[in-house]
Amino acid sequence: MGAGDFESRWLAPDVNAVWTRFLQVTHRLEHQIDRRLQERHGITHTQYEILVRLADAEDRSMRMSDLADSIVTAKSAVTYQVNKLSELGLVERFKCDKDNRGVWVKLTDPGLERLEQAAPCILSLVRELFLDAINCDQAAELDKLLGTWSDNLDEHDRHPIGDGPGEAGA
Amino acid sequence: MGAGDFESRWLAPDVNAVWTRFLQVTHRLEHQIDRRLQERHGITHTQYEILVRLADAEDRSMRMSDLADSIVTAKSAVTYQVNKLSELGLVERFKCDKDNRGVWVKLTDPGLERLEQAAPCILSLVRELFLDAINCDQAAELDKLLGTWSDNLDEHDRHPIGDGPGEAGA
DNA sequence: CGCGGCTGGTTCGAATTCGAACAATCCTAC
DNA sequence: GTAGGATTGTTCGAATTCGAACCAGCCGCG
Repeated sequence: MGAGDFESRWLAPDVNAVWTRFLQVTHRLEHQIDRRLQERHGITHTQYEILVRLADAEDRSMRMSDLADSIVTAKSAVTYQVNKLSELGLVERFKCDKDNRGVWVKLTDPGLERLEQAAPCILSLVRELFLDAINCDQAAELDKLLGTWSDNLDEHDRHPIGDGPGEAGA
Repeated sequence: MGAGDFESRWLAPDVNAVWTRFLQVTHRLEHQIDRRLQERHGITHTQYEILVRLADAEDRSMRMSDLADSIVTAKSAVTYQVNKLSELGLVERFKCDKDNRGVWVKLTDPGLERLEQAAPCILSLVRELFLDAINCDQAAELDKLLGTWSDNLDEHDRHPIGDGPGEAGA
């Protein structure tokens, strides 16, 4: 087997290193945020994200599906978390809509308060760990990269099946 | 409240967008990989990662702790997954060591085979979604960024407590 | 030697996630 | 209008993760 064969089946060492490091860094970031959020504010990162998205949204409310898309989890997970947040009084559910099957979730005043209480803590962490590392040029570059990745993922979602070599190598 | 106040408590809109997009992209990537790995090869991403790290390691074996560090999960999760992989015959556990409490995990031949079977499929996905988006300059830039993030996280781990404004804003 | 502190792994229970199955509603085409 | 197909949310069970508690073996210091 030649080198070309190797690289078609595996990744070139340096590229591989980038990918591995990417996975590690993202996981570590998640863990740090999660841990701090739990310890200091008693909420999950997912819950926090839900509060953030709601606070940013028009009328402080969103539909379940949009919420699920926005935080990138299964719908069932959103149902679960919204129930919890609702029990805590941080969000409210509304059926009010032209679409009778839709459910709106709205951030309550206590919810916003809770968010404003937690946000500085975790934003400072995000700054410290993530944002301070990048200057303006890099930010632009990263933004461009994220855009391309995002487009790739969109594209991939549009072709649900059978791309790539599949079970190649068997 | 002035604008400065706003930015000290929240993030500037564009920076905030970068961070949000980062979270979304990483989650979506994870999901795609996970799903494809499950559908086509019946293993989790974590399991796959374990196999990869073992294959890369000296003598195709690693200690539990190092494995946990490498894939960035709790030790208990590694125990759980290694048990499963061991039941499948893809890895083996060895007590052999000067350190009697240590456990070595070794990739078996079937394990390697299984990995070589799954790898092309998911590497092509990684290429398609992640790597093809970046040219050489960007790769270098990304690598630098990852390095800085990684260092930040290391640094942060070294100072376990009380950094950042904590419950500021109360 | 022998006592504390540390490290490596496992076990346990709780929390969260996912996907598949389901029920209700909307929409489009005929 | 009405049947068929897509979309919205929920419920359920299974899998996975985490952290805390725990045991065992290592190490340094008296």
